[in-house]
Amino acid sequence: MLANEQVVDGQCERCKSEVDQKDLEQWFFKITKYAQRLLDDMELLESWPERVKVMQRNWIGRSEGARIDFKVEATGGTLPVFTTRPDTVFGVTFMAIAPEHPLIRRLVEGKPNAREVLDFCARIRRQSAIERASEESEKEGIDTGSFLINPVNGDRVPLWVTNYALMEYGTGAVMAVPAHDQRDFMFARKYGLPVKVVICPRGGSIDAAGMTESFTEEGVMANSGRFDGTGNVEGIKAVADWLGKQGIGGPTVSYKLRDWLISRQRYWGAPIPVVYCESCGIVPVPYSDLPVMLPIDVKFTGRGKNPLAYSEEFMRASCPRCGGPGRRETDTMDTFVCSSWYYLRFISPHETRQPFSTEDVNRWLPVDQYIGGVEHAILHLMYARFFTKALYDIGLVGFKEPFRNLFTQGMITKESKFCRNCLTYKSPEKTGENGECPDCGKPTEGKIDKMSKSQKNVVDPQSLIDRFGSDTLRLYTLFIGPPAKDSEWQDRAVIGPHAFKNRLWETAEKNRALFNEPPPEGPPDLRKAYADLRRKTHQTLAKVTADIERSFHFNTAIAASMELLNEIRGIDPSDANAFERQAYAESIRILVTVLAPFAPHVCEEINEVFFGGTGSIFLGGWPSASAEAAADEEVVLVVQVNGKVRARIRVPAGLEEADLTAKALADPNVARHVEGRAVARTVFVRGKLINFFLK
RNA sequence: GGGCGAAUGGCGUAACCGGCAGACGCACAGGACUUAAAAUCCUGUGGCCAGAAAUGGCCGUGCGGGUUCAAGUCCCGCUUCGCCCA
Repeated sequence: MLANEQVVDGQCERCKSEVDQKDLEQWFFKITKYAQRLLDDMELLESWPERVKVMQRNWIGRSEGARIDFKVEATGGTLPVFTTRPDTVFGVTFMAIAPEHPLIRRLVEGKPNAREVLDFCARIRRQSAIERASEESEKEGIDTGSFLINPVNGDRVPLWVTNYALMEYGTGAVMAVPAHDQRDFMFARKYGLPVKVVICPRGGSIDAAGMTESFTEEGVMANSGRFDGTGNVEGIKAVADWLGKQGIGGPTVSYKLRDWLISRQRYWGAPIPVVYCESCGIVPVPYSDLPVMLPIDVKFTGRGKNPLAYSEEFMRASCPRCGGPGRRETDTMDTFVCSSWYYLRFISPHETRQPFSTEDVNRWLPVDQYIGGVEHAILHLMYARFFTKALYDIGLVGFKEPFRNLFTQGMITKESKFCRNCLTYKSPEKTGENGECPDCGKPTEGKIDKMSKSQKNVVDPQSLIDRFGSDTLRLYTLFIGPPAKDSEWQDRAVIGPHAFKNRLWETAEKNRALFNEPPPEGPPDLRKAYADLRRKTHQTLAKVTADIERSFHFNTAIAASMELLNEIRGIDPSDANAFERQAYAESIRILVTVLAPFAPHVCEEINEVFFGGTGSIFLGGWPSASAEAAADEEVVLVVQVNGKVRARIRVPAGLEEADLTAKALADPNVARHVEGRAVARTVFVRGKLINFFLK
């Protein structure tokens, strides 16, 4: 039993045995019933990345169109089809049906071509869906010999089995209009089927015989009875409505979303709580017996059925309804089922009589800030939304969406080495100086890719923790780049944040005597270096706070902290007065406090050992930045002449244009470039720039 | 084929509202300390040109156009890569 993605070219990706498709009886969740609500409630998702919403929208794949009931000539029954182009229904020249469609067997049974048709179906079913649906790939088909009647005009059209009709899409059968659909057109040309034009360009006409590709642009309906002359865009709705009135179909919304197949033939997963009874059939396990636990006495043989089937303890069950002998369902649930509601269970982990407490869950949830990788954009995040809605409908939770805000972090990537000769990935650490393969000595191909075991480019955090400690690991992973984007891991760069951490400790240790001095009295007296340090400290505090709260830009928060430490270490406080020592100590305190989230161990330790803190540093509160303390007294003004930077001058903050013009023109390099020419225009940007435009 | 996103030094990246491109870190080079090495510390580090030097000039954010006094940032057209969907 394989998942779709384990099938490559119709074969098992591991053992290369031929893969066959069989119809199985399995369990589904009816997520399709929630398709529209999953779309509509995206409004409630306050700050979800737009691309995640787009992915979900595409996945749900709502399309508006029409159902049209074709008549099956042989049986007198109907074959409904879904189309987004009801305006072309008069141009149907054949019908394409998916090889999985149950109607095929009934139609060909006992016919001379039965064997041939069914063999074809079996062969196509081994192709992948992508292969089959792609516009470029080869179209294949076989005539069933049966006919359908087009209900709008009575046309008798042949029914073909084709590889491009998908059972998962619409009803598993599509009306083929070669004149106005490229896939139908390619198919019709290949098998010599007729082409009937029913949409013409405005004021023009098309000769079916001379067409080299389908006509899919806008136009006017033709050969379409009462609709002749109608614009085809209006025609889509007009025909759909008319079909409804005639009782042969009508407007329909179709979704690409399929029901969620939850059955897995594996041990790990929640058991499906169902008992099969000889006389009562399928009976759900009663509430009082839940949850059904996985058995412990299992053997993993790797062959045959799910290991659960061999556990006597598990299999033996009496029918909850009649008490007679029964057997349990041996399929287990997709693990996505569990991840769809874990956040509810986390709120009440100790509940034994129910999965979670509605009261507690309603108090704490929905989750304010959810964080995960984009790889969960569709499956996990949509399943969890679906679960929440289903639970909302039965009154177990009081909210419709589980995660109010979503932040999707990027992946950590790293170089991987692939050896073309051995056809396997090699650990980059084991390849030679110039990337030679450790096994065959040939050069390997390097590529930056997401860390994965299969590409042998994962980094074990434990080995780094052993060498540098977890604070270093934490600092480095947060420093590596903005978390919303992918970032590349470089082993050698770990040393930077590590040295920073050590300098932080050393700085606190060296100045330990300063932290417990009583605050001096009288008017503050700070020399420039200390006044600058105080300003820098409050600027850093403001930046770190904003980076964390506003944008999750931990990398720049850490960079700003590094800058501050560099500045602190640039000052030697041995000759400082009491006020200066106070300011110096305060800078270190603030630095250690804002770094605590990024390097908790070392900061806790500094707080306790050097600051004399009695409780956790995290209980001391977050310092608040003083705008007054952070305000610049001096700014660097960029002086441009004709848009080119000619000088940078330090000026007191808040000066007006008139004062600054004189100062700027007095700069020797500026004067040189102005050189007696007249200033025609001046552009002034307060606190930043002045630009002289010469005549 | 469609949708979304990205592209900045040798490397990871920064520049928040259009206003000093390259903060912070790695790597590298020179120096200090050391018996030596590691560690640590100091200095330098986009390219080209002029100069003994201080310094000055020109070029530079994937490519080609545009808007603007001013573009990594905005607009139009491309290229390459990544993700998702076909």
